[in-house]
Amino acid sequence: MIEIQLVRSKPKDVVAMLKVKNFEAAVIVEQILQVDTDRRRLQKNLDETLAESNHLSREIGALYKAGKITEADAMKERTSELKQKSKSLQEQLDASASEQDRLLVQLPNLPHGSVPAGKTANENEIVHTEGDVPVLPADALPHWELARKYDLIDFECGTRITGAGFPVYKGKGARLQRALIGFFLDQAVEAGYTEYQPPLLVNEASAYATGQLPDKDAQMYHVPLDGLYLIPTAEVPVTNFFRDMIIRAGDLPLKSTAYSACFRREAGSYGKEVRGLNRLHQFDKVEIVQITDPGLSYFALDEMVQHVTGLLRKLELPFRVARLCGGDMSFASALTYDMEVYSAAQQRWLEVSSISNFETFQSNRMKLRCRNDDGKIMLAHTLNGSALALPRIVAALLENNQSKAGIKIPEALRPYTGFEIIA
RNA sequence: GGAGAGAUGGCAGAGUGGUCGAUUGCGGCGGUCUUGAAAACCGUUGAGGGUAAAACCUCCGGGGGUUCGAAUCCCUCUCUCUCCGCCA
Repeated sequence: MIEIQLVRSKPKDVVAMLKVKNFEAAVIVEQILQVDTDRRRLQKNLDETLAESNHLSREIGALYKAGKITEADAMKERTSELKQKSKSLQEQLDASASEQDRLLVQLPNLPHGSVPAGKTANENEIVHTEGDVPVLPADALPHWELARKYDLIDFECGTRITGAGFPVYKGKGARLQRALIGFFLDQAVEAGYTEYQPPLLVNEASAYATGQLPDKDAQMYHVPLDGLYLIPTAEVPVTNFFRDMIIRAGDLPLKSTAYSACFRREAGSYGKEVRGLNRLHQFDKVEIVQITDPGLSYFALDEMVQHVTGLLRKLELPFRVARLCGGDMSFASALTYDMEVYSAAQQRWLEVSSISNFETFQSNRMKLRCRNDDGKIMLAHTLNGSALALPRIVAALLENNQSKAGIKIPEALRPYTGFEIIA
């Protein structure tokens, strides 16, 4: 949620910056300004009413003590008037405040100055490309066929017991999952992240704080009986660890990592985009999250990009880094880098990680603040990224490393898999 | 799932209807002393709204009620603890 102070002080800038995200904000901003003025007027009015009431109550108390009962009773009339008045004002104020909130949450986060204009992924800016794209023989197979050939993943079994998009990993396929999770977690811990194992279900307040609610509820699995949501990413529980906290600047940055299964309904997906491991309802991911001082978040973003770049390098996968254009960015992000791995058999780039700086957008909802050395309190910045999501990494490993002899496991992963080749 | 107890500032812990936004201790910060540190002593130290700054208002788990007035009384929800039951 954008800070109201910003909308109030620089409404024109807000509208202009949101244009980069192709969001037409003029009308909403105008409404917000109106409601904000209204709200403050009501607040002032209510405060004055309550102030008078408080004064009178004290006087009445003093009169009772002095035994002047008739005088005290006479004053009660005025206080009951004030009570009526403040009740009505309170109702109006509540309505006004929630209206302001309702409008404010509709505004996406402002994009960082470096975000390129654009509507679709085609306009993303490729900032780095690395590694050689392997040349595969004509009979190279896509990963879903390799998975069948080597008996690594049983898609049909998953479909039977749950539904499409819930694969069953088997044998060396299952072991490869476990190896990747262990490798990613170890790398993150080595880079200074604290490892967590979070709940896989969260309550409504948590989903709201990180921005999944109210606008993306159709993307989450919901357990209405208990009012819980299955997490679409570990970002949700992990960022919420710090909800409602004031953190000493000296303790920042807080670097957290967690492995979790992720659950996404992916309503509206179809076709070859969802073939095999390309898009699943349940998948595994290691997430990294940072809470930083507001002045240092872009430094942290670079550091996170470097971390993920290092992972891909160790896995010997050809990749590129894209700075997302305004139209391709998420609602909550101020700047996002996507990491894409080239899948040789599918001959296309697969997004394997998305690393974003949310600045104060999440922390404002969460009341996640920090106190600097002068004792001043301000909203912290939050960032997160995948490091990494497994399915497309597995897809790329299988496809890019296939040969007549089988599928070669990259050096860095062998201590985790215990085997060098899948044959 | 059943029975009972509880929820107060970063932490501990007073306060059971009237200047209580809250005694006190610890912790934090500043100072005195010291070559430096510790100890000791002195001072300071919750958050939000509002204002040019103040005044002022709100918050003692959440919501509602009683009262001129509630952290304090009543209702309700959530959570924690103890005992019983069940259990990976």
